Amino acid sequence: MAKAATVYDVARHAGVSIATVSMAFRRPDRVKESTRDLVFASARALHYVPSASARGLADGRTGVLGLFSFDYFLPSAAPLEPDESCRDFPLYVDEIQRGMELACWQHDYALMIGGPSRAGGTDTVTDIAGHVDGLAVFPQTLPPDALERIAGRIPVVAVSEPPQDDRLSHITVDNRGGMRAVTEHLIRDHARRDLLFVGGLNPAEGRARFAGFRDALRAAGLRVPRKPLVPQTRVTPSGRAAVVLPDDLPMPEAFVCATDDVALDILEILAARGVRVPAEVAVTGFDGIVAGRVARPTLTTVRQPMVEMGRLVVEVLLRHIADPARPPEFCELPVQVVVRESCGC
Amino acid sequence: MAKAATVYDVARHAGVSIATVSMAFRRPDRVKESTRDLVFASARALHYVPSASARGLADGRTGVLGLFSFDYFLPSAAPLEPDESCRDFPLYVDEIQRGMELACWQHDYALMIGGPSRAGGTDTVTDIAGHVDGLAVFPQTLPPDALERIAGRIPVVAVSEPPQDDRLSHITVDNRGGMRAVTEHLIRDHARRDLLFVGGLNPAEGRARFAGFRDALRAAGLRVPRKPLVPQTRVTPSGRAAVVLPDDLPMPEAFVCATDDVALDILEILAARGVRVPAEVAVTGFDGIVAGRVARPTLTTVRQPMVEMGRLVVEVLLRHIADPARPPEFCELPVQVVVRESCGC
DNA sequence: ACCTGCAATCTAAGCGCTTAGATTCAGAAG
DNA sequence: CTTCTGAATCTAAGCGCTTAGATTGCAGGT
Repeated sequence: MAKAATVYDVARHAGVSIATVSMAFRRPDRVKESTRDLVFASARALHYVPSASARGLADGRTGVLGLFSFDYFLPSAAPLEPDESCRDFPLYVDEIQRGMELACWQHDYALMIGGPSRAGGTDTVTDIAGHVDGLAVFPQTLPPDALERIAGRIPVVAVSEPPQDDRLSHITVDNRGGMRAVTEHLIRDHARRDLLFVGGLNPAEGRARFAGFRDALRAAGLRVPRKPLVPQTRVTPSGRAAVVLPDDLPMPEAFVCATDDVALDILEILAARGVRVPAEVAVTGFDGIVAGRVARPTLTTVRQPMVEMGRLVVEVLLRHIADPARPPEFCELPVQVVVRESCGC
Repeated sequence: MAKAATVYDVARHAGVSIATVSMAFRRPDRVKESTRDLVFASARALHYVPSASARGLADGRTGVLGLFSFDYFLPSAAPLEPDESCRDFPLYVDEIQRGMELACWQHDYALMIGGPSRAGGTDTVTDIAGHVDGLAVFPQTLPPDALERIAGRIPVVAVSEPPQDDRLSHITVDNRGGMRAVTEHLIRDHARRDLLFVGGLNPAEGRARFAGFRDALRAAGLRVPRKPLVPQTRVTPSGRAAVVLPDDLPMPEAFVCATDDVALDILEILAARGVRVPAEVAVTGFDGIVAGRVARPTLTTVRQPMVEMGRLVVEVLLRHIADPARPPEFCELPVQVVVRESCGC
């Protein structure tokens, strides 16, 4: 690998100044055609690849958007591989990421993704932030002051519920309405009355979903619980935190779960205990991750428009890059109940 | 968004030189503890986020690896969303990407992904190449001279079969052996004798798989076809190219497909024609993509260790970054037959 | 009191680009 | 002829870091 060619090399080879080389690439219209061809030919001959670092430094933008993804696995996790169940791979974040990819390409941006370094080295978020023109984050996992700091330099949008921190833009979905809708489906179309909500109230998504659950019960004139069942967790061999259910838990008519992840864990537990779903008990989730389509029975859930969310994240970022003075935005997208097998349909 | 703070600002605020600021971050051990704390405090106070461009320029590395992903969709494609079948999202590339992500994080690198710009603007690969210390590509989609050029500046590994272009490292799988194995399963365990191989010979993967198919037939003493059935394609509304089968195609006992994608298309066609799988005809794929687990019947296939491949890609890149003189590597990973419903099991 | 050695810090020279503004030059206008 | 104009190109000043090598100051040795 010979020393990489620079503008200087190309300029010398083409017999022009470095300014002309740069111009030939960035504003081809400002350079006479014959000169331009000459420059391109030299560039090709020298295997010239412009340094994005130099460019970024010189003109203050990088043409890259960032996504700080979180890590669902414990550092010690086994090298996951043959995962028939899709519990490990295309997760919520991955689908959002997909949306961001599509939108980035459309706008001629690249996407940079980082996650908490396993090596435990330096401050990864800041590192990424230094590389990009705008950053998307899933905030639960980040010290708020880091976000604060970064938001002072580039636009940041958080994919999460309520904007406690108002310097950031937020993208979220109608958690409350969605949960109310599935719950009503269970009550109305499957005549379930003894419903158990499973899942924590944290992060804020959980609280909103529980509220939706209660809305539905209240509207149906059923007894409205004060609290959800917040399950214990254990760590699976693949490093995921999986829900466990008390052995003596009285069976409800339906488990209404705060997330698909919880629902799928419960499906597994029930299968292990020989409880038939949906015959004996219904189960519903929230999110619409791929694993819900692979599970048996397939999981009835509330689908977030994840690709769309990713796309929106990018658009919001680009707007703020174009006009840094723009106030933070807050978007709530609609969700959709997806009826599959686990509810009894 | 106030003007972003730089080393100079931090240095002034802390009453030290910029060298000390830089040192405090990069080689904390070389700076007295009290000074370091002072610097960190100032950095925090000023919302300092170091510019990765400046850093990259100064020390010639960026701490980022790149993946040039291809775009499976036509530019005009509808904004894909509610995709119950997983035919659009977690694709082959996405799983490899996942492996790269994990490995990158483990090594304190970030991952940058780019794809052909929809805007049709500048040369995206080169753009990405300029940003990263090493690049992974799926070559079919790239002009070889672009690769050549980039490989002259940074290490490049191609996720693909045979190294015609020996300046690049290659990662691939045992395409021939894997295809032979499923084919033998069909012959041995399901007594199928009239097998039809569907899929093109291009890229090289296809050729190797067809060869494996023929190996199996030959070994079983069956008639060995000279050519595969190379199907026509049509474009789905979501922008994918889908296989079509001639109306008058005589039904074989099994469709042995070069890829899961082809197999899933065929599954769909057969369902539409009322042909029962696997009762009337068996179908197998190759790759092990998620959609194969979601399809009904579930698809018997040959699984590539995609996450592992992604991981390996990263490791090869890092080796070449550490020692640019290292000759290109060529790795072939084993595959695994995954028996599901579509073969008759 | 002076020198040595070492740790802590600083000075200054890039890294490879972009771009404002200066320069050059050919042709048009006077 | 001279002057003016605008296109094409060039000169040079950064952009915000890293780092080799110079400088400083202080503890210890003589």
